Parts: sequence; structure tokens; C-alpha cells
Amino acid sequence: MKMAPLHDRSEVLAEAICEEIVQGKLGPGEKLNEVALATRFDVSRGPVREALKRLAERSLVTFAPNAGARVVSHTLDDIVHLLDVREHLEGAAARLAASRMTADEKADLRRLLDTHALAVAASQDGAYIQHPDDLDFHYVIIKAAKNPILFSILCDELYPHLRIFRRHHRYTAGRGKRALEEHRRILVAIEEGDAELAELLMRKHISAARETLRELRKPQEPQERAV
Amino acid sequence: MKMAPLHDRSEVLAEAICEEIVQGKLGPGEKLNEVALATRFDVSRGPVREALKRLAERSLVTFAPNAGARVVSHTLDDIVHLLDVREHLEGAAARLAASRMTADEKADLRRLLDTHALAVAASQDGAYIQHPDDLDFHYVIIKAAKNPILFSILCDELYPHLRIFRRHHRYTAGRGKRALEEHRRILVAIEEGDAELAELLMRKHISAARETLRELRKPQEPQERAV
DNA sequence: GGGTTTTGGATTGTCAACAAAGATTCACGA
DNA sequence: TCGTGAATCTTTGTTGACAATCCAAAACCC
Repeated sequence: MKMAPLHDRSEVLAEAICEEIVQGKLGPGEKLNEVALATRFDVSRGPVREALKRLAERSLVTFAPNAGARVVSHTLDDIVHLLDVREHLEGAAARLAASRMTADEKADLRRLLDTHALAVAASQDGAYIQHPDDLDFHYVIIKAAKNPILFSILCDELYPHLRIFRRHHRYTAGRGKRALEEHRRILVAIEEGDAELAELLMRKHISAARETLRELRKPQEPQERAV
Repeated sequence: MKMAPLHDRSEVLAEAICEEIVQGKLGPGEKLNEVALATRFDVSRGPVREALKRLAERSLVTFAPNAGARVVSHTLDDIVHLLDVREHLEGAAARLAASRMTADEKADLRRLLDTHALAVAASQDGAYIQHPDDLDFHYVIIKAAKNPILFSILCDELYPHLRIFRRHHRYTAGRGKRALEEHRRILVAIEEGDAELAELLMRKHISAARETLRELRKPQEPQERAV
């Protein structure tokens, strides 16, 4: 397939713009002016357009005819759909990781989780989810699955949307310690090489996150998220 | 997210080129000359480049620095990885479809399967897989899952690769009648609204296809697929 | 004659300019 | 005062042209 490390200019640009979107420098629905981006990155409009088309293919920006590109804006339903997909894909990752991780990789993952435990203990409100470290745990497992397609879909396509949403709708029903405990159990299953159980636990883990999010849909009305 | 029906020129171009790749008019590894494509589609190089960048984002073409774009070329391992992902995603689709399909949709699916049964009976060698109708069954289920992200990943991203591979490595270990029977069982599970079973059967169905493919990896050497 | 260098052609990556469509502003009138 | 419409201004979509790079064939040397 391909794995060329960012030799293409439009690819670098796309990555940079994506990063700004994820970090919130470019808010949901915000207009993406081509000349502005071009001058800011010190290139012409050509490469910028190519980068924006790339991002459009990842659904990170949307094009309106003769109105250019805007940053994507998510509804709660979008994210519920996304978590439905993520549940199954990360289940796949956990399953594969359980049967493919080396002893060293397992040790690394355990150490990572230990540092997370300290971090959670340190923070009084037990905030864990939405911390970059939360995604780290999942990231390591996905990488350990050693499936480039799976990695690409989860980390390159889905995660940016999740991070955008987290940033702009500080969700996370404070289920910090709970999440950590679930991670712990997943780790054990992986360490024991129990692929079936690892998948099951991972799915329940993400499913739980989705359901807490889904709860938010009932009380508050359709979403007041504007353009 | 977005669902604008192909108003963008580069999107139309990308779709057209994708179609030619899937249909084999553009073979794996083939060079994609920008001016040639531009003159052929009667546009300038700009939109063509944008379309190619889009396709690169879908891994349908690969860019080499200063050497332009080539049609993707798959190894057998690539497709095994892809089927690993597909197993889980179509499992998700079957699960969701089982709980979301309407009575009408179920009736349509049953009718579709009946026509497939006739087609398989008609062909002496029982060829079914690799027939476009095979994907139709899956396509209907995926659409019935009513999850746009799931649909996009499966139908827009993954299926083209599968179809390319099928065309150029006429695989399919002639498991036609078997596949049809598996489809039948999935249908029943969906009709009964048994989401759990539907997912399980779908996963086994795709898993079986993957394993027959994996068998091919042992006897013949690394793959003689040239550039 | 075989291998190497060089030269020419072709192709990519990038840019600046043009036309069309959209958005904005300002004047005008009810 | 508020809505309406025309004119300007901005931005997009597209095109053609330029420099740099790569590929191939011819010329050259040993």
C-alpha cells in the first residue's frame, strides 16, 4: 500500500491543518479561506486546495459549491454513530493485540497503565477520559494489532473526529476511575493472551462510553450547536 | 457531516477514476499521467491533481515524490488485513441491521436472496462470490444498519480495494453454494431480530472467506505481482 | 562491444492570472 | 425605520505557464 513518511507537500499541509482543527485553533463550522491559509503556510493556493480536498475525503472539512471549505461540525448523533463503529474496530484491535503482542510490548503497556493510575490518583476529580493519556492506552493496543488498515481507520480517520468533539463539547461523564479499571482488565486479558475476552472487555468499555454519551441526548434538545 | 451529491468537480473526477480502477481499465501499479487524464476528462491538471490527492487519501493511488501517482497494488497480506477489519465492521452492520431493519427492508432482502439462489442454481460451477450480486447482499445489510460512518468505511473505502483484488487475482475458492447458505442463515437471524446471532454468523461468514484466502498464501511464494 | 556519461524530452510540483459566483455595502424608496 | 435592489468587492474554481526533477535515448570512452 503506502507508508511514505510525508514527502508530499499537500500531505504535510493537510496534517498541519488537521492538527489545528483537532487542537481547536480552527473551530467547528469555521470558514477556511484559501488565500489566508496559503499566505499563512507560505505556499500558493494550489497545494492548499489539494490539502483541503484530502481533508474533505476524511470528512474533516466540508465543501459547499462556490463557498469553499468549512471545518466539520458534529452532532451528537454523529459521535454515537462513530462510537458504534469504534466499538467493533477496537474490539478487533484488542483481539488481535492479545494474540500478537510480544512480552516487551505487554510490559510497556503495563507500565503505561501504571503511570495513568498515578495521574488519576493525583487529580482529585479523577479526570481521565479526555486526557490525552486515555487515547494513549487505546493507541498502543491498536498499534500492537499490527494491522495497518485497522490502524489507519482508527487513528487517522476516527480519532480526530473524537478529539474534535471532546474539545468542543467537554463531554466525559467523569467516569475516570471506572475507565481506568476497565483498562486494567483489558490489560490482564491481553497479558493472558485471551483474545476473546480482550475483545469482549474492550467492546464493553467503549460501549459504556457510548451509552453515557447517549444519555446526554435525551434531556437537552436537538443540539444547539450552530453553524 | 456531509452528503452533498457530487457537486464538486474533483469529487466527480475521483469517482470516475476510482471506477476505472475498480473495473480494471487502470491496472494495479499503472502510471497515472496527469495531462493524459486531464485531456481525457476535458479539464485542466488542477482538478485532476485534486482528485488524485483524494484517491491517495483512500489509498487507491500512491504518490511517489516527483514521480506522480500510480494505481495501488495489493499484496495478499493487504487483503487479509482488510478482511480482518471487514469481519468486524460487517459484524457491526449485521447487528445493527437486525435491530433496525423494517419489515419491508427484510422482505426486499429475502427477495434479493431468492434471485441469487436462482442465479447460483443456473451456473453450473456455482460461482457466486465475485459476482456483483454477492456484494449486493452485504451492501443491503450495510445500508440497513443506518450508520453513515459504517457505510462510508465499508462501501466507499474498503470495497473498492476488495473489488480490485478480486478482478486481478481471480480468487474465490468456488465456495458459491456454501456462501449462499451462509447468507440464508444471516437473513433468518435478521428476520428474527436476533442481533447477536446475526453478528456472529456474519463474522463467521467473512472469516471463512478470509481463511480460504489465507490458504493461498502458503503454497505459492511471496506473490509474483509485479509493479 | 560493453559500460558510462551526457543530452534531450517528458512530467511533476508550483505559482500567478482570469472568469464566475457569492457576499457585502450602500443607496434608494415605501 | 425597515426592507429592497444595485453595484462593488471578495473568494472560489479553473486555467495556462514556469522551474525543477526524473526518465530515456544517444553519444562517448575504455
